[in-house]
Amino acid sequence: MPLILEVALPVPLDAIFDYLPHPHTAHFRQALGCRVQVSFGQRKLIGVIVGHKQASDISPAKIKPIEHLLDLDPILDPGWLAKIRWCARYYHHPLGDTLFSCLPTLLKKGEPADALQDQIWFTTYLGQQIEAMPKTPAQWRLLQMLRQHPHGLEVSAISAQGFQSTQLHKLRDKGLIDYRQEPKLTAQVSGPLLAEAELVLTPEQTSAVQHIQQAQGFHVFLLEGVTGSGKTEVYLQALRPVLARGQQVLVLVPEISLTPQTLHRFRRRFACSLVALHSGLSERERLEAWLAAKRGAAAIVIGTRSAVFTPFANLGMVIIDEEQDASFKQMEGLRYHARDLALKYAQEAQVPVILGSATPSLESLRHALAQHYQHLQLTQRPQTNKPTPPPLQLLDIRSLKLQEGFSLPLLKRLDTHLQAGNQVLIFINRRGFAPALTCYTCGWLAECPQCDARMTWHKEPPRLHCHHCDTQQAVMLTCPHCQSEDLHPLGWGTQRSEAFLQQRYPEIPLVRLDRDAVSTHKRLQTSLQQIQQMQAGILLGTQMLAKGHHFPRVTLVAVLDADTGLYSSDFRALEHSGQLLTQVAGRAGRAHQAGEVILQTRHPDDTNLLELCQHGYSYFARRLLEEREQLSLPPYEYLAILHASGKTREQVHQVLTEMAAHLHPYIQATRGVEEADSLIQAQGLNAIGPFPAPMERRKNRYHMQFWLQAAQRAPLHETIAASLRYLRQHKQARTIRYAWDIDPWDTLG
DNA sequence: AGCACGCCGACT
DNA sequence: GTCGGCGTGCTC
Ligand SMILES: [Zn+2]
Ligand SMILES: [Zn+2]
Repeated sequence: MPLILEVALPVPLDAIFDYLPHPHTAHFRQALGCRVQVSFGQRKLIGVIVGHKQASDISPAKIKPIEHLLDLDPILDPGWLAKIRWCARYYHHPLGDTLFSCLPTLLKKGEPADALQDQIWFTTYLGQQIEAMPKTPAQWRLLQMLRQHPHGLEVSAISAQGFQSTQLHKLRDKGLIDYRQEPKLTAQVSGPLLAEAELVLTPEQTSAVQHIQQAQGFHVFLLEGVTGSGKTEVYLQALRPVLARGQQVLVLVPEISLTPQTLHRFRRRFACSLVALHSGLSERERLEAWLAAKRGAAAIVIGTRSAVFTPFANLGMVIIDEEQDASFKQMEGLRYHARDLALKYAQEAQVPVILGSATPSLESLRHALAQHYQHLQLTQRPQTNKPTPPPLQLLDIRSLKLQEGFSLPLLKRLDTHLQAGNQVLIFINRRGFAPALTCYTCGWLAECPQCDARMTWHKEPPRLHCHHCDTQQAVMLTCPHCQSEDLHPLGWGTQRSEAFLQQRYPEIPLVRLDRDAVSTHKRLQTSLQQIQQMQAGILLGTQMLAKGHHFPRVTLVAVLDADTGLYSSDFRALEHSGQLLTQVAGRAGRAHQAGEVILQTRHPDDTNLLELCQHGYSYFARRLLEEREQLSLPPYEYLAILHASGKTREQVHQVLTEMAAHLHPYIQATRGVEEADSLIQAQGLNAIGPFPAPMERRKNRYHMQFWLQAAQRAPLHETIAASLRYLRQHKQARTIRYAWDIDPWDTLG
């Protein structure tokens, strides 16, 4: 009986490839989930066996045999494989490429899937009984030490005591001691699970913990609580019984909050093994963590977006902190959303999920309001924490003179807070010195030669820098257009405000936090420590200030320009802007002192801004939901965006236009047309475009978009699949790059 | 994606 | 003459 193996390969082709079993390996039935080396065209590739069948659809002459079987035991179990299959289908991404983008790099390269082993030395029966024997004093001391460790001792601990491996082997030759091999990371921790006492909870926290602990099977909780309301303590107490049952917990956190402090919070509480998957890990450490989770040796796995692909032996709960955070959505390649995948996986594993947020996404809020999720709200802050955040005050700067972006009333408030020995936090949404460089004589603006964008002016090092393609130029001294020397910065960036504030407050320490200032993790940690030690001080920065870190001495929060995002073409801009402003505002206030939040604006009458300031995020978000429903936008309807780019605008336009025409039968019955003779028509599918993307030219490529909007998932996915079938057989489509973004986070792509 | 093959322009 | 540009075809 001819048996054909189906192999997934790391190629962007929507196909699985058939191979014959290894000539000398009879164990092919167990090979599902094992890696193989195969010849593919002219190259050698590592693949994964994802299935088998009796016969192939292609000519037997073309089928090659597998060259090597790399794993004796599968590295992927059928459950994990099923998840990857679902993910590939949902995001319309090739299975092979999906599977490989989820694996640790060392496994992709074909390294053995073996955990690092420890030698554990222990005394034999003879070694325990023996009383005295002529041997060197060192060997005697070594034997005595091992006798005190009935479960054995790692070789690293033994050599740390100054013993040599020859001494170990001498004793072993005498039959007094022996060793066994064990993976380095183990779950076994002796003693009680709780390593520290649990904090006293507020009534709201208590109720939240009880609800979560009582959950049976798949159940989603939206834990909504302002900054400092104690969400983390709820996570910790909710997951304790899960660990006590011997199950594992997955904790997903935004990129910026995976800090030593966050990890410490978990490590300090539980005497159990915890692995953190962060960008600082070496490939070996990443593989060790992955394997530890897979064999159940990691009780808690904390990680960022990609940690959602960690395999678990016995998953018991999933926690997603700051579930609205942008970093959970991958924006290139496999454009997955870690929160959405985690929800899907938890449903499969029948385990509860906690979505935590101070500013929930409209997606999650909608599910909570529709009772799909259980809404748990924390409105009080525990006494030890800051008081409830102060209201947001709008400061109308239309008629005010600005000094480097600061109005006089704002500067006066800065003076007051700094004189009182407090810290102030200033939020500016642009890094660099100024977002543009302009000529006062002729109006020329420094633009990127490769993009439809202005060059950002940086002072240190002095350079013009495009934030979209990384092009850098020296700062010119004369205008290239009119030779005038009248060149000036336009707008304010963090470096410009830094210079201004240092000059205005020379005595007061200032820390700038943005991508340029904290390019490494170390520098960020140093800056944060500096802030902890300051009395009066100025914190200045971008988004980074809004997330994660706590600044206990800040009493004034100022937003230099609250208007970005109010009039953006992106339909999610308002939601994100409201979340960001609320998060920044949450940094204000000390333990026994209410804070102050000031937003400079040129639109003090803007309804959205007023609602956010007067009624808070919860109310604001509910209003946005109503708007989205009226406009049939997510989360009420589903959206997918096809991003395409090419060397010329015409190329891209032509291919997309032809594709749109081809999709016409799927779409023709757009809203309002009464021709319900097919499922698609009955369910309404809207096509928009093709049209030039915002910032059409990027890195010298022309970008266009094509949108599909639908009330139901099924027809949307059917049409996307049809579009890909069409593009794959289209000759000229090969000259352009294209990719669908399912459930896009923003419309820029 | 990668890699080969094939067909034209412009160089040591 | 050949080096190298990229259009086209293919990968079990
Ligand atoms: Zn000029
Ligand atoms: Zn650019």
